[in-house]
Amino acid sequence: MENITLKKISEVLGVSISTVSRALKNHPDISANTINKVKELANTLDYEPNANAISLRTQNSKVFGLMIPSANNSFYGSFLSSLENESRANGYSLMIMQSHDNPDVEKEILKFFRKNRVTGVFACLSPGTKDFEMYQKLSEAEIPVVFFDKVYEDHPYNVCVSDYEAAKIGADTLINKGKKNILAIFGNKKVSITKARLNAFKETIKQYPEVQTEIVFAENYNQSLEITKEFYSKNNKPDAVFCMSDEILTGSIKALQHLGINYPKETGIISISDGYFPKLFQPEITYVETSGEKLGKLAADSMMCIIKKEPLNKNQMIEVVLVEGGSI
Amino acid sequence: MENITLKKISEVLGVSISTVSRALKNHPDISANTINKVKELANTLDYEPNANAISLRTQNSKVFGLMIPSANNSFYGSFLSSLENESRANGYSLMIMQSHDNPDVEKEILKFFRKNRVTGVFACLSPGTKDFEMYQKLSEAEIPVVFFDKVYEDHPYNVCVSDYEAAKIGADTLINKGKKNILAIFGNKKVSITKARLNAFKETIKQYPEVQTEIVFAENYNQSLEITKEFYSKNNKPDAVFCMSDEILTGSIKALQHLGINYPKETGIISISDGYFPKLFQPEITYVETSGEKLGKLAADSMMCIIKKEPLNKNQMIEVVLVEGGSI
DNA sequence: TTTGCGTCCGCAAACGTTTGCGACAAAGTT
DNA sequence: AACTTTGTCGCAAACGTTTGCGGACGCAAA
Repeated sequence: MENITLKKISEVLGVSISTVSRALKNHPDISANTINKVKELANTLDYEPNANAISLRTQNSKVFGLMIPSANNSFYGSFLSSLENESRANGYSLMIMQSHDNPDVEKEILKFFRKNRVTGVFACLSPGTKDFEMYQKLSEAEIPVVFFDKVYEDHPYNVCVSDYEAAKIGADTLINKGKKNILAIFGNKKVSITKARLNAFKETIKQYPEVQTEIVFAENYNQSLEITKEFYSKNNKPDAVFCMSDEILTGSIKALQHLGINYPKETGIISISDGYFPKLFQPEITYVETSGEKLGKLAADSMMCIIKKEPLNKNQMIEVVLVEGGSI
Repeated sequence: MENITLKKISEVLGVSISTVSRALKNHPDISANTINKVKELANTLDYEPNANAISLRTQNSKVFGLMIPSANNSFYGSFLSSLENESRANGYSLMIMQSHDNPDVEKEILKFFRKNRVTGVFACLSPGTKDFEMYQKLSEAEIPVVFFDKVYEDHPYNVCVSDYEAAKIGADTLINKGKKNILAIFGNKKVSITKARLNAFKETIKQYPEVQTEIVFAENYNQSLEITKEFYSKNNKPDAVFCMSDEILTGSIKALQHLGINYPKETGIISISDGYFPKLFQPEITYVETSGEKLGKLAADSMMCIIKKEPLNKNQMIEVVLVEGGSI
């Protein structure tokens, strides 16, 4: 069966294409009688307007592009999930591509978004990206970009979790609980969230010279596991471990369990997380909550503001909150 | 800055639009000289063809629609991730919408895909869907549909994990290890994977009349947790628990940990999973692997076969394999 | 000189919409 | 009776491509 078009409907009814088009959107120029007839026929024929034709004609695609490192990740998964819900509620759909943290792929994706004339782009920077020319081209094409999570700090529209606050709360919590020998594990040094969290952690801890701290970096789950094993195999064991992310937390816990080190008795552990993983363990892990869901909603809201040309606070943050488990 | 079009390029070069169009695709009618000039200019002007216009003209959008219950889920996350990779490798992009297992939303989404004239649809059925009219309309519009995971059994193209095999292997494993009193927890009874796994489990266990089995259903993490607590608080404790999914596994483990019941010493535990969660625990959980990643690849391959009109085995399954942890 | 053929290119229609403008009749106003 | 107004509707251009067809030209063969 061929596709139903305005033309088909107009031929059946003996009216012009423009009349059909207007009738379907209740244009005041069209009589109630005609409107009814058109709508009825459109209904029985299951007419669906061709989105490509509309985009072409109106120069507005009603599609957002989302560039994400990987969808196979709990934080980005919840972000994406929430962003999709918000977008759909506003009549937009989502075109999703994964950069795998590869700047070359990133470039391809942005090209692709430009080619598809998306209405807006949500982007999370790859750690290695040095070349912002493509973003320049997007703005020349008047396609707004909202960065999320890993952001380009000079950019006008960024949304992220308050990384500074999160790490500060985490550090403060450990100190308030009397920890004196902290192992702090951070992720990839290049990305903005690591920088922010690391910075906050250092500044906070600096105020307590009596507290001994080891700061180390783990690129992934396995490295976190190994590092934790290493430090907890020493004589001078840490009395707490600070984990910057879920990936690091899960590696770290695995190491503790493997060594048979009991928390909270023998060591404390705290994490920055969206809360899914911390609740999986028993006792539950105390964590500073950074919600991918909230971030998705914020990103969508920001985008809608930009599109509607409403005023908007730049560099928006979502607030952060301590959730007590039993791990300290 | 306005968008660059074929027309602009043609005006600058003093040739016709069709010549530019052909030059850019190395059409033999165009001289090498002209081709070079056109390509050079297109390059410096950063020309990107308008995908909407192409779709409209060629009636081929190079976009797949993916309908998924939720992206915020480890199995679907890895499926989606893998599907996106495969699709992009084949020159297709992905439009993603979440049904939240709601048949009404499902209907809206399929309408939307039709409106956008996607080239193909990947669909995972909601448990409550009774009305397959929309799928009928898609096929009338000659839009191929590949069902995945939760499939419509009468449909020609389905890909899923071999649920029957998975549950059978799980049951066999427990029995081979000498378990005699098994608690088996399953998910929502309505969905196809539950039916298949349940069926396989029952048939397998039936062959061993000496084995005592309790089959129960849990809709979510919390119910799984409560049910496990309940059974392991009795006098006649199970000596193994069979978990149909990650959600059930994590709930169940939490309960065991909470009760201080040690595995594998005091009870065994096995799960069907993609392997991410089982490795988080110590000892690692023995599981039957059902890979969302492989399923994504299979779904993409099937779709490509359909589009290219190549022969294709209907109702494809991905094989399933036991991964030994230390939980039995 | 005519015919034929190959090379290179342009014309114009088509894909399915939206929308400014004008047409035309009926109704209302002087 | 001659006008303005109002209510309905159609014409045609435009969005940016792709593609069948035909035209102009040069050159070799008849």
